[in-house]
Amino acid sequence: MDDSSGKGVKKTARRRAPDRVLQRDPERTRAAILEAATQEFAENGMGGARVDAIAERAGTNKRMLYHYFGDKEQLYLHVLEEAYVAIRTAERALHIGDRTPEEGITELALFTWRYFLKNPEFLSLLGTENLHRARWLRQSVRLKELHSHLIGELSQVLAQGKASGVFIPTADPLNVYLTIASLGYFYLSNQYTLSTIFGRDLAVPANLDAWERHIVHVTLASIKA
Amino acid sequence: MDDSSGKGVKKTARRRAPDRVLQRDPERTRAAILEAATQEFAENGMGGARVDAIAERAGTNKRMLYHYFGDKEQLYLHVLEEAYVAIRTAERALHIGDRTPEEGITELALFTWRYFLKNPEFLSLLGTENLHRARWLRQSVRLKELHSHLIGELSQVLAQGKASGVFIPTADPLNVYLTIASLGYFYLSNQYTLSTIFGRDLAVPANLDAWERHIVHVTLASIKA
DNA sequence: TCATCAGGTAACCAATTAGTTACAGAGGGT
DNA sequence: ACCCTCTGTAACTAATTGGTTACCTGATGA
Repeated sequence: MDDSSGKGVKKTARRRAPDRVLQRDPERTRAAILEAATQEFAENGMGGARVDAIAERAGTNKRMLYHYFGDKEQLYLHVLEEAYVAIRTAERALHIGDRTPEEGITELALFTWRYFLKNPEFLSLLGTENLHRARWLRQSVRLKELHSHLIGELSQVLAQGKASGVFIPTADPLNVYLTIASLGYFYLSNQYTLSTIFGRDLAVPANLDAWERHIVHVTLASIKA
Repeated sequence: MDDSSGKGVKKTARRRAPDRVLQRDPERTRAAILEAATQEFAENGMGGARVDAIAERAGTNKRMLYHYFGDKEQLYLHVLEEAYVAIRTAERALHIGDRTPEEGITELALFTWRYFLKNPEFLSLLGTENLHRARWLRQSVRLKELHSHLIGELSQVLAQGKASGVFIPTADPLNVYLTIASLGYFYLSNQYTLSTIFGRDLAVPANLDAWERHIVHVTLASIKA
């Protein structure tokens, strides 16, 4: 079971009537398992997720899960990889360098916050993977080749801002990226305990909007000359 | 099993020779279970933690765990409560209002960062509790009574800073607190995936020191007039 | 049409799991 | 010294778990 994903691709390459509904559809089954696994791992973590539960969520049985993905850990890794691929794909639509430096930073902050907001399972998977100290991420061959172009673009935006005197000379791309990610991640990933502790719902739209504006403000304030 | 903690207290109130080493020491056993549970839950989350593992880590057997804490969930809640009590206790030693407004904010930022750095299991427990949407925290009677005085003190510090024209009028205590916590929490809780993705060790002292300074800088920059 | 094989169901399995039961004995009070 | 209770060990239990085996059949190609 060294290339289960390759198998699925080969099957779909074969011709068949486009309007014919199959009783068997390996691609559909596989995708359903992957989607169900994403939810189950996101909700229960790696240790708490149950193979039976995933199979049931996917409307199939465990046998197919082992057939396509090998075992629980490989399935988890595949879910994690897909989550990273998804955000990298979304990042490619970003062009923060085509704006003024300030606008570029603002766009990055908004993109990151909104991506996190719209993909809570990504945050949850990050939490789980860090609980296990990036144990599976470090094994991923696939993700080794998958780089984010964002830090590079961010460097250019910051360089432009520094050249025009809008940003401070010490503004560092990694720090700016981590600052934005920190503000978005913490608020959303810890919203439940924070809402309980502070006795207010951090997830109501007004609070989310306010925090979005705050992220932009903090980020720009930290780098403006 | 509604007051297992009360039982332990009652036992220790009895007189006995202070230099006599007991074969049985309920207080010691109980504390060992609590410590072991903290580590096990912090490392594996609620779903992945194993009762047998906790008992073994504590150098006792499961029976004692159920004896003192009732069941796995009650033990977990107790661990969580103790974690919150610990940070609240540490906060009481803080007096951010006894300084200049800027110094007060700086002290809060440093305290929070250093506390998170020194108590990684607290971060991990927060992650786990949020994975389960504060399910147990919301049930805690004990934590309902335990308020943090920090937001109040922070309000006063900010008010002083505004009055003296050092801070902007829109500086909000909750936002300032969340900003500081965000920067500290994300960096530390996600250090494993971040270090893997960026190919550098975020946990080496030089990087930790740099991030500490960055937190102070970002926080102050976001509220300075 | 027939043969083959991958996709699929359902039963099975050994180990693990949270929790329970049976019993012993340390420690303290009378 | 005796008695009682709490603290503790170890065995037990029913259910669950990740994974495997046995067998069926839909889909496709010749």
